[in-house]
Amino acid sequence: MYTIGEIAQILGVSTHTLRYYEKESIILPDRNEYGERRYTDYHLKWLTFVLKLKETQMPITQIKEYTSLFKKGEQTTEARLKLLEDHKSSIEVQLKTLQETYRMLDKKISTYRELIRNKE
Amino acid sequence: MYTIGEIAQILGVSTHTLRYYEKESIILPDRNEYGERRYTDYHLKWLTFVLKLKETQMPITQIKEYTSLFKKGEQTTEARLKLLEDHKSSIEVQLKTLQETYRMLDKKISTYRELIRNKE
DNA sequence: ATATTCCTTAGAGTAAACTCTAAGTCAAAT
DNA sequence: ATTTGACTTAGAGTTTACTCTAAGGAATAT
Repeated sequence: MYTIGEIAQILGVSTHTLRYYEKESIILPDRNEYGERRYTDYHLKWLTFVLKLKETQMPITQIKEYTSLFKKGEQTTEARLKLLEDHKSSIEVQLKTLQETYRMLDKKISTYRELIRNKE
Repeated sequence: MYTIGEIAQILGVSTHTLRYYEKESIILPDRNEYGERRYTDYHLKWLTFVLKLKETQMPITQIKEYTSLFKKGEQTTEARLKLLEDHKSSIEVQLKTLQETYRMLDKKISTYRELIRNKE
C-alpha cells in the first residue's frame, strides 16, 4: 500500500498529475478510513504501463479509451487488441523518423566538428 | 519561388503555422512588391530541417535558439554543435523508450491474440 | 463585373496536459 | 501545544503550439 506522495515519487510524476489521471478515470486507487488514496502494487503496475504509453506519445484520450475497455472486461478484447496494434504502428513510424533524423544530425555534427578543427 | 500556400502544401503544414514560425523568427521569407511572402528553395530546405527537429520532439524554443545562433554566424559554431549533440542524445533516449515499449506491446499483443484464439 | 481564392495584419481563441490555489482535515515531530 | 507536512476537494490558471477571426487588398475565373 502506497500513499499518493509515495507513488508520485516512485514514478517521478507529481501528486497533481496522479489526481488528474484519476479525474480522467485512468486510475482509481482505493481509499482508507479517512478517504485518503491508497495505491496497491496493482495500481503501480497499471500506472507504469500508462506512463510507457504516454512516453511513446499516446494521447491521454486514447489511454482513457484503453482503460475504459479494460474495465468493461472480456468482450472488449478485440477492441483493445486493435488499439495496441495501432499504437505499435505509431511506434514504428516514430522509430523511422527518429532514425532518419539521427543520421542527419550525425552528418551535421561531423561537418561542425570539421569546421571547428579547421578554425583552430 | 513559392507562395505561403505552396510551401504549406509541400510541407503539410498550415499557412497559419508558417506565419507563426515567422513570428517566432524561425523563418524569414522574402517579400514581393505587394509585401507578400515568397519562399525560395533555401527557405524550403531550412523548414524541412526544422520540421525534422520538431517531429523528434525538439521544442520550438530550442529551434528558435538554433535559428538565432545560425543567424549570428561563425562565432556560434560551438554553441550550435552543442545544441545538436544534446538533441542527438535526446533522440537516443527516445529510441530506447520506443524500443522497450515496442517489445512490451509485442508481448501484450501476442497474449491478446492467444486469448481470442482460445475463445473462438 | 462580380465571385472566388488567394494574400496581408494584429490579436483573440483553442486543445492538451498538466499545475497550482484555496480552504480545510489529520497526524507525527519538537 | 503548535508547527510541519501530508492529505482532501473543486475549480482556476498556465504552457505550448498552434489555429482561427476580422477586416481588408489583389489577382484569376466565369
